[in-house]
This record gives sequence, structure tokens and C-alpha cells, in this order.
Amino acid sequence: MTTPELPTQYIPAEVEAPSYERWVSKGYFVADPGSSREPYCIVLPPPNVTGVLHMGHALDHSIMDALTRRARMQGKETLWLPGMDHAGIATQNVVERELAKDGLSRHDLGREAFVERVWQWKAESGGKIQGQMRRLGDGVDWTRDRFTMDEGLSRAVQTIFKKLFDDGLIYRAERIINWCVRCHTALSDIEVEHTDDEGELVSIRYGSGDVSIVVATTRAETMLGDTAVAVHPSDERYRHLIGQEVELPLTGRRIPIVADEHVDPAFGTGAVKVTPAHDPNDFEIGRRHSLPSLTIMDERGVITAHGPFEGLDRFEARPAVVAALRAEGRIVAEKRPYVHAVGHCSRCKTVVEPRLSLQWFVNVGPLAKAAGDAVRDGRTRIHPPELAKRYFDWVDDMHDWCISRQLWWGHRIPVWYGPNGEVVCVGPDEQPPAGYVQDPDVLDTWFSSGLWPFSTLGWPERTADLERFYPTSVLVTGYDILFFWVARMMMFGLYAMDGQPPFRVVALHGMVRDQYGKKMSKSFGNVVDPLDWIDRFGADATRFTLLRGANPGADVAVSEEWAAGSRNFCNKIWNATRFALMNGAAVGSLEGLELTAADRWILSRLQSVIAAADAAFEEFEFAKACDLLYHFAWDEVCDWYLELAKVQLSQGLDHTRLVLGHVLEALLRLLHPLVPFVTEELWRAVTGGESVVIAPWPVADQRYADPAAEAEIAALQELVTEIRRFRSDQGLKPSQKVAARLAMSGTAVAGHETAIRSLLRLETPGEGFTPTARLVVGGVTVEIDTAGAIDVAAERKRLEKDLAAARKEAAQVAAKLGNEQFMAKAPADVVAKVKARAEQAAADIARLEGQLAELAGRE
RNA sequence: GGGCGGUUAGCUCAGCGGUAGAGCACUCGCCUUACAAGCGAGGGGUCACUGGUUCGAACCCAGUACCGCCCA
Repeated sequence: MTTPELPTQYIPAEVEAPSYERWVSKGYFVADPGSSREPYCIVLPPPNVTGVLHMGHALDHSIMDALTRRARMQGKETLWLPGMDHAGIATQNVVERELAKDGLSRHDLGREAFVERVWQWKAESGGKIQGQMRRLGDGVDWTRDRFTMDEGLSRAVQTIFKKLFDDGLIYRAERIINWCVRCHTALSDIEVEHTDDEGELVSIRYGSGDVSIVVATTRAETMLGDTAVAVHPSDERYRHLIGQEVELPLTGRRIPIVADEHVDPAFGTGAVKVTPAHDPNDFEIGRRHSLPSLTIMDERGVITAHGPFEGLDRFEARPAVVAALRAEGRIVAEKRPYVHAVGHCSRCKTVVEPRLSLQWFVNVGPLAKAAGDAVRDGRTRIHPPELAKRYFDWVDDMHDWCISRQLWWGHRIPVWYGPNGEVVCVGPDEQPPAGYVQDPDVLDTWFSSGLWPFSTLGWPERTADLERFYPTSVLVTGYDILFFWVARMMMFGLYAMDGQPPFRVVALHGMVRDQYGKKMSKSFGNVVDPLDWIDRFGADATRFTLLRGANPGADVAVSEEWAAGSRNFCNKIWNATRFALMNGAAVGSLEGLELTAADRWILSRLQSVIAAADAAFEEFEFAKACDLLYHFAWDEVCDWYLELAKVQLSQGLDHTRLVLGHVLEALLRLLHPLVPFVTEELWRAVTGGESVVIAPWPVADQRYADPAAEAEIAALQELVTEIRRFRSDQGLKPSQKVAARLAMSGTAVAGHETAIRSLLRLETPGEGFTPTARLVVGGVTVEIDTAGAIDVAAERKRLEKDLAAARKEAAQVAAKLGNEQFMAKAPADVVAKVKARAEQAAADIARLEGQLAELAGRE
């Protein structure tokens, strides 16, 4: 094999794009549902069509790519299915902003033209993230790329809507929903973000004289819509008032005082104002007591009617109402600032307004129960298991899901209304009766996203993909999406697929944070762009940095320094392989070779590392897998085996090339799922093969397990390290050769004199050899002529330090052995270990004391 | 207010009953012919606090303090 010319540094930019294009054009990532291999499938959580790649995606994608690349190498029929969702509100907002530049609104265009315009935007500007996924190296099957608004997926939406409707699980009702006064649409509970905001708590006296009561509120303006005051039935303070009416200030209306179990007597005055049209709890109270609902705001959050307040925005109305009440002497107390939780639109951050409105809902009761049961009975496993509780908390107490949105971009609700109030739900191949009018609203984006694990595989058709790849193997996502999306997919998957859950495992990871563990945010200025890292450090380094921090379910802190460290690691592998190739490393059979202890050691270690890496991958312990491979590659292969191999090669042990090739080739395969680009380049150079993407995953071969060789090399390492320490203490430069006499017959390292002399730059003593120092390590005596005056002080310092440590150890261990309880109750193996430590410590003490005495004699 | 998680080296995190670890940062010495994106050596921790269980606790239990997240 010819040795390719590799530059002395790994330059990611030169290999990444060509490798990726080759992978795709070779069709490595295209799954075949007709194969007989075991299926392995992951659906990509679809990013927004408006989205761009951020660190959270980079982590999520790195994990999925690692899992699917390994599965592919394991010989599984592997499908990683990509796609995007249509992001109703976000996308509509983007296009509306574009129109606004020309002074237009969507209403100027009309619905049809507007939707056409959105499709046009998608074609021109949407899906930037897909190009960015290629930069990261995502091995997705682009031939199966899906979009939630595609025809097939839209058909799935209509199909399941009809099925749910016919089963009575979708209904239309007037309820309090979360309303965004800016987006002019309803939102589901999960599209509302709660933050602790500063507001005010105002206590207002309703009524007068004997019939008067004080209520407290953070939203004083809503008092205009109050239709009752509620107190707890057993609250002695107010019992006499229950059933009476009280005068509502500013309005002249009289409202009843009702008793309701849900009032908390301990909160505030124990009396609450009831505004059924503008508060979900009040709505429930209103229902229980048949109270009227008075809507006092329009869809923009502007007060309607009510004299002087008419036309005021809700936030203008608040102080105006308080001022008017104060003028009437109604304000009993005011607390400002008063910090309380306020809901905001997750899309535009506007304060959400609870609003009474006619909307479509999913009755989630039976669906959520099934979603919980699938995890409870183990059909779907949540990993790490601690997070399952959060899932249960959510699905076991889920409110009905408001699915209608007052938008134009999305799947239009397939319900048509007849002239006499008829309501017809229309399936995919059905026609509405003539003269019927379709509901103007569209469905929540999460409604179609909830179908993702099966709609993308062809449902409702029983396609080959669906048969083969459903249920999918693993869902990888952040724990923050557990409720948003996972629960929805579980509900719909179980419902549509006859009780088969959409995933066997849900593997959750955390958020990516900055180097101080702070959340990345634009306002804080600590956002890192993964593409910037890919440009500067390479895709592999970016991925490795994220994966190396990815402990299951835990957040990942990253910084530029760590990315540089990962780049250095890639470079290390690069140079190790370069060295091996320069020395003729090759892949071939190891049968019949006369392996040295060093060979047997590294081969033995390789088997342990394969087994450990496998175990880590199986449990989604990516940080562990990275750490393991990092240390094996750097500390064992590069630092020790390569140095020992140099010695072997110089001794003419040509088989070393095969061992080098074998170990590196396996290491590159092990690393490939984590750092695909550099491993591809090097693996091809080492093997001359087509691609590591389709190479088999390493399997540990216990025939190579060799504890004796491991012990032998450990002894060698101890000796070498100890003498290096001496050299360093004595100020001997690494390159400086010194004469030394080694007495090591009968020790574990007896056969390694050449390697020891080479690694330590120790020359064979010549005529008139006069050692200036004598060291004893593990039974080996090393006499060295330091070629000058020995630094006795440095040597004494080191020996004394070691002696102190040995004495401390001896004392600790002696205390244990002298403890009757310990001797009686501790397990035998522990006692044996402690005894061994005691013997070692005693030997160390004797040796060190001897060396110190010898040193004293020379002063 | 309810629930969950965390508190281990300067920073970020592993370890989860039997001799305190990693990466980065730091100190010293080296352009030793794969790699200075490197090599060798080294310093650094009463494992938040208080009790308890145990022969033995960073690890198990209880409580406290602080931090974070989710839900209301």
C-alpha cells in the first residue's frame, strides 16, 4: 500500500464537505425497508422551517448521529429520518413582517394569496438548518425528508382528526383559553411561558356598610367584568355574607357573594373577585354557580364599553381603574412591586390574556392515560429514569388541549358548517355537502408534529417503512421538550397505531450552557454559534465537545477552550495515524505473529475499551464513551504503545506494523460515531477501504484478554515514570543521555531493558562507570551516573515526600487492621487488600529510609 | 405554594459504601526525528453544613443553608 501524504496538522475544512457529499451520493444513509437486517430508526425532532442551527440542535443531532452511525456499523437497517415542521405562528409572523415592509397586511392579500406567499418564502428562505446539518455531518436519509405541510403528512392530520372526531375525542366549546393579543390567536398551555414579573396587588372594598367585603387582585381592570365575589364556605369571617349581594364599584351593578370550596381562605383576605370571562379559575367558579360571563376586552386587549375606560388598552386601563377606585375611597391597600407569575406568549413574549372563546379541543383524558401507561408498563423506557416522574406528572394531570389557531398558515380544521348549524367533519377523501362553509381556523403545529413518528413513515397507509420502522428505536430530545412534544407523540402514536407506542426508548439530554453553566441568551451575549466552531475547530471537535459533556439528562457546559481541546484530540489521532503510516502500519491478520508483551498489552486493553465503549453507548452515556476513548487513544495508544512500537520497529520487529494497524483501525471505527470526518479520512488511509461509515462495529475478542501482559506493562510504566521523575527533579533535560546500570533480573520488567533504556535515554555504562544515584522501583535497582553533581536536596525532598506518604498510608492501614470490629465484620477480600497495602507500605518505608540513609552518607 | 435536581480541585463535571478523579486552567523543564493543536514532571480538595446508620460514609438516612429547573 502506498503511504498517502498527510499534512502535519488535521485541517477539517479540507475533508468535511467532500466526505459528506460522498457519503450522501453513495447512499450510505438511505434505508431499505426490504432488507432482512434488524431495523433501527430515529426520527429527527423536526426543527422549525424558520429555524437555524443552535447549540441545542448541535448536541441533539450529535447524539442521534452517534447512535445511528453505530447502529449502521452494527449491521442494522438504519434510518435517521429528517424533516421540518411548518411552525404556524413563527412562519406566519416572518412573512407578515416581510409584507409589513411594503405596508401590507395578510388581509390585504387575502387568505389564499397569503398562504401562497408563505410557500414561496419557504422555497426561497426556509430550511436554512438543513444545509447546516450537512456541515455537522448528520447522517440522515435525505430521500425521506419530510415537512409537516406536505401532502402525505397533511393527509395524516386530516385522517386522525376525523378519527378523533368520530370517537368523540375532539370537541368544540366555549372556554377560557390563552389568548395572544398580538398574534391574535389562541395558544395551548404549553405555548405559554410563566415568568415572575413585578406587578401590583390592590385590595378593593366592594359594597358598603354591613354588606362590604375586601378583595385583592393583580389585575384591577378585570373588576369591570366581575359577576360575583367568592369565599370559602367554612370561613367564619364571611359566613353571614354568603347569599347576599354587594355593590360592584364603578359599574353600579350588584353581584352575589357565593361560597366555593376552591377559595383559599388563607390567601389575601380570603375573598376573591370572580371574573368568569377573564380567568380560568373564575370561569370554573362561574360554572359551578351559574354566574354570567362578561367579556370586557376585545381581541386586541382593549377595554370595550364601560364608559371612561372604553378604548383603553388593558395596561392603560389598570391604573385608570385603580385611580377611579381610589377617588371613591375603595382602595384599602396597595402593594407595589408585587412579584407574581405572569404568562407570556412563547412566540412573541406578549402577556397572555385569558379569554373566553369558542375553540376546538382534544379530550386528552383517555389518550393521556394510555401515554402514561405505556411508560408505566415499560413499553417505552424513559432515560434517565429519574425524568419519568416529570412525564407522569404531566400526562396524569393534562388539561384538554386547545388545538385551534386563528392563523392562516397551517392545516385547516376539516370541519364544515351547514346553513342550519350543521357540523360535519370531513375525511381525506370526502367532500363536504354543497353550501357548507369550512371552519376558518388551522390546527396547532404540535398537532401535526405529534404524528411525526408515523406520519413520516407513510401513515395512514400501511407502507413498508411503517411496518419496518415503527415503533422507532429511540427518541432523542431535550428534557424541556418532554411535555411539549413527547407526550403528544405518545398519545397520538398509541391511538393511531393500535396501542403501539412510537418509541422504545426516550433518551433525554439537557441544555447547552456556557462555560460558567449559564444559560445561553442573546441578551446576555454568551450565545455560541455552532457554525462558528465548525469553521474554527471543525465539525468533529464541535461534536466531541458537546458529546464529551453529555451526561444523561444533565446540562452541558461548553467553552471555546474545550472546543480547542477537542480539536487537539482530533489532531492527536491524525498524527498518530500519520506516524503509523510512515512506519508502514497495515491491517492484516495477527494469527501466528510472535507478539511482544507490549503488543499483547495494547490488544488486551483494546478489548476492554471496546466492551466499555459499547456499554456506555447502550446506556446513552456519551460523556463516558468519549472520556474512555479519549484516554485510551491518547494515554495508552499514543503515549505508551507508540513509543514502545518505535523501539520494536528499531529492533526490526516488523510485525509491529500489523499490531499498530490493527489497534488504530479499531480505534478509528470506535471513534467514528463521535468524530466522523477525521476518522473517515484516516480509516481510508490506513485500510484503503471504501468508507468507515459502512465498516463493521468492533466486537471485543476475549482471546486477546491478557492480564499478565497488562501487569507487565503496568510495572514498566511505573518504573519509567519513577525514573522520569528523578530525571526531572535532577534537572536532566529530556534529550540528555546518561549512563545507567539496571539490575532487573527476576522482575516483571526483566525483558524490557531495551525499551526502558530507550524511553529513559539511559546508555549502557562504559569503562569507569561511577553511579551518582541509586533508585529502587518495584524490585529494580537503577544506578545512574548523572554526569555531574547530584542535587542532593532535590533528591532528599522527593524521598521525604514519598516517605511521608508511605508512613501516612501505613498508619491508616494499621489502624484498620488493629480494629477488632473491622477484622470481624469487613469482608475477607477487603481485609486481604488492606493487608497487602500494609505490606507495600512497610516495604516502601524500608526502601525509602534506606535511600535516605545512603544519601546522608554522601553529604 | 407544590415537586424535582444540584452543592466534589480556580472553572466545568465524573465518581455514589472500602487508598479522592478527568478535561481545561496553573507551576517547572523541554523545538527528544508523529504531533509545540506537542512531550516530560509537578502543585492544588476538612467531597456545602449538622446529626444519624455502619467496622468503615463524598457515597446511605434525616434535617439545615444556598443554587437551579419544572408546575401552580
